[in-house]
Parts: sequence; structure tokens; C-alpha cells
Amino acid sequence: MTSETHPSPASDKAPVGFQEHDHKNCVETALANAEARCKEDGLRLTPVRRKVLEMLLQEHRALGAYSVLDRLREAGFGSQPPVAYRALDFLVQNGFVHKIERLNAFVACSHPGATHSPAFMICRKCDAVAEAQSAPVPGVLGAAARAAGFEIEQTVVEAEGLCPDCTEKA
Amino acid sequence: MTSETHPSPASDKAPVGFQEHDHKNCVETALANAEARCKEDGLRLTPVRRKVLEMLLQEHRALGAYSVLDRLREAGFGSQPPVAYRALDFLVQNGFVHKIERLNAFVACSHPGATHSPAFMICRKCDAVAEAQSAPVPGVLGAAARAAGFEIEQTVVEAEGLCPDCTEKA
DNA sequence: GGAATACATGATATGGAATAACATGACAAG
DNA sequence: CTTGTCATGTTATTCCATATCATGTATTCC
Repeated sequence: MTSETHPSPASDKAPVGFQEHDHKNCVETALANAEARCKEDGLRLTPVRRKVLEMLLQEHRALGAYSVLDRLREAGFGSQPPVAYRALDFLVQNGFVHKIERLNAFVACSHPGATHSPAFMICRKCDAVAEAQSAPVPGVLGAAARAAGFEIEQTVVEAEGLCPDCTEKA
Repeated sequence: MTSETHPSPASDKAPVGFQEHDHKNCVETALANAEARCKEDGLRLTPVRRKVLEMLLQEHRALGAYSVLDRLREAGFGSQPPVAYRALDFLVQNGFVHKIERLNAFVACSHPGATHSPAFMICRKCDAVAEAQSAPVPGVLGAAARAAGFEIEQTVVEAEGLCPDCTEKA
């Protein structure tokens, strides 16, 4: 075994995202969009970065850093942790990828372009991850922050539970 | 150095929580409350567990598992990772302590008793953590979940930004 | 009381996540 | 050509987390 962090116990090839979707173009268009936005903003979508984004789009689920690393090695890139982490940092920094804190894993963004504060639904059984457009900032929290003098820069919202598939099987 | 995970660069003894508060009784009363609730619910607040809760209340900020471990050793308890993790699991499970996913660290709960879905404000500069009573469940996300057939069991809300102290200094 | 059961603790070992520190390569600007 | 900058590569280390087994200590049931 090469080190697949989240084995997705139930179904390893399930159409995670909770809904069937056209997975053919979805990768290519997303990649094209990313390239366009990088050119536009003067960002450099280098080979490693592009490869990492591609594999995350391809998988369409959360991958641990060391899974990413394995695939980079297979593809002939460097195989040391920083290689993966740096690429991931870049992609997260610029909104192409999100980190799932709960899983210590990464997913490609589903809503390219829009500067958003995303929310995630994570299945505790199969580790499937779906992204939802979140409210601008959770209202109550925003109020509390203002009251305390805390300046919110970024908010992580992650819901854990059971995805439709796993609910059915129970 | 014994391994203090989050050194709190700026001020190591700052009144984290973002607001001055009476820290004298706050520990004792919280401990008493915990003991009461455990007796009531038939839970066993053993020496290790009690000690961990006490130190988290004392510190009043997020501590990494290995910081907890160091203090356990100093207090004459076992010093292997599982000792700390088991105690932390128990405390988290029963709502006495919360895990900050963003930091891989733990804080004592500020709102004892109430079964709540907490939200946190985390200073990216000094790692101070404040807990806010959160909305039951972020409304928009709840709707998305229902639409997708996802059953939410628990939600993590963590806001990153600058605490009042660190904002001042900038 | 004494055996059986469940749970808490202690210790060993291991694996995965993340970053520090340093060196190299590619490339553009001066 | 030299300098500065950024991306990449490599080594090593630190930190987070859990599986596993052994031991001990309650509590329960007979």
C-alpha cells in the first residue's frame, strides 16, 4: 500500500459530492478557468501546482497531503513533503483548493472564481465532502466578533454527519 | 524547552479570551460544576481527567496534546500520548472541552452545561481563542444539507483573524 | 466474600501531518 | 555577467494521533 490516507471504507469510487454530475468536462473546464485566472492575476500555475490541482479535480474528494505526494512521485515530480505542501499552500491561498481541517485533507474548489467563504459537509463514514455556498459570515458570530473587537479574516465552517449514501445503508 | 506548542509570541500571560475576566473563581467554579455534572450523569471524573480539565481551565487558551502531556508528566501522571488523548477524548465527548481543529489543540469550554454548538475566534498572531455561543446551525448550510439529503450531526465554526490586542499593536 | 466483567490506566511502537533549514535551478532586470 | 527573486528539491525534525497489549481497579452478580 502506498499510503492512502482516507481509504473511503464503503465505496472507493463513489460519485462523491453527493450528487451525480458530469465529471468529464468538469475537470477540464475547471483547469482552463484556473489557468485563465492565473494569467489574469499574474499568478504562476507551474507544473507541480497544475498537477496537484488536476489530481484534486480528478479525484473530486478530499486527499491527504501524503496521497498528493504519492501521486506527485508517480508523475515524476519531487516526493518530499514540502513539495506537496507548497503547491497546496499556493492553491489554497488563491482559492483553487480548500483545506478540510477536520480531515487534514484538501479538496478542489467547486465554485471557481467567486471569492467565497465556503462551508463543507463531511460524511463521517465515507469521508465524502461536499461544498456549499455559505452565508457571507455567520451572523451571530459576526456580532460577537464586533462586540469583542475581533477582526474576522476568514471563517471555517465544517459540518459532520452522514451523506445520503451512508444514510441509506443504515 | 519542554515543548510548548503555541508559545503565544507576543504576551505569554495575556488575559486571553479577549476580555479581562475574574480568573480566580472561574477555574474553581467550572471544576465544581464539572464534578457535579459527572456525579449527576454517572460519569467518572478520574484524577487524570480532572487534572487535564483543570490545566485547560487554568491556561484559558488552546493547548496542544503534547503540552497537556508535559504537564501531566510534571504532575506525576503517565506521560505517553494515549494518556492525554484518552482524557481529552472523554472531556470533549462530554462537552467539558472543545477541540480547535485549526490548531490541533484543545480549550476548556466557556459555557458549561448548555448543550451548544460553539463557534470560535482564533487570533492568527497569538493563538488566543475565544468561544462564542453560535447560532443553532448556520441557516444557509442547514438548507443546503436538507436539499442534498445530508444529515448534520455536528458543526465546526472557527473564525481566524486578529484579536483586539494584536490589532492594537498593528 | 469471591469470581466475573467492564473500564481506566500505563507503556511501547508506529504512522501520518507539517514545517524548519538549507541548497539548487530557472529566469528576468539591471 | 551579476544580482535578485521565486520555485523547486532534499534532509531532518517536530508534532499530532492511534493501534496494541499489559496491568490494575473498580462494580456487579452470584
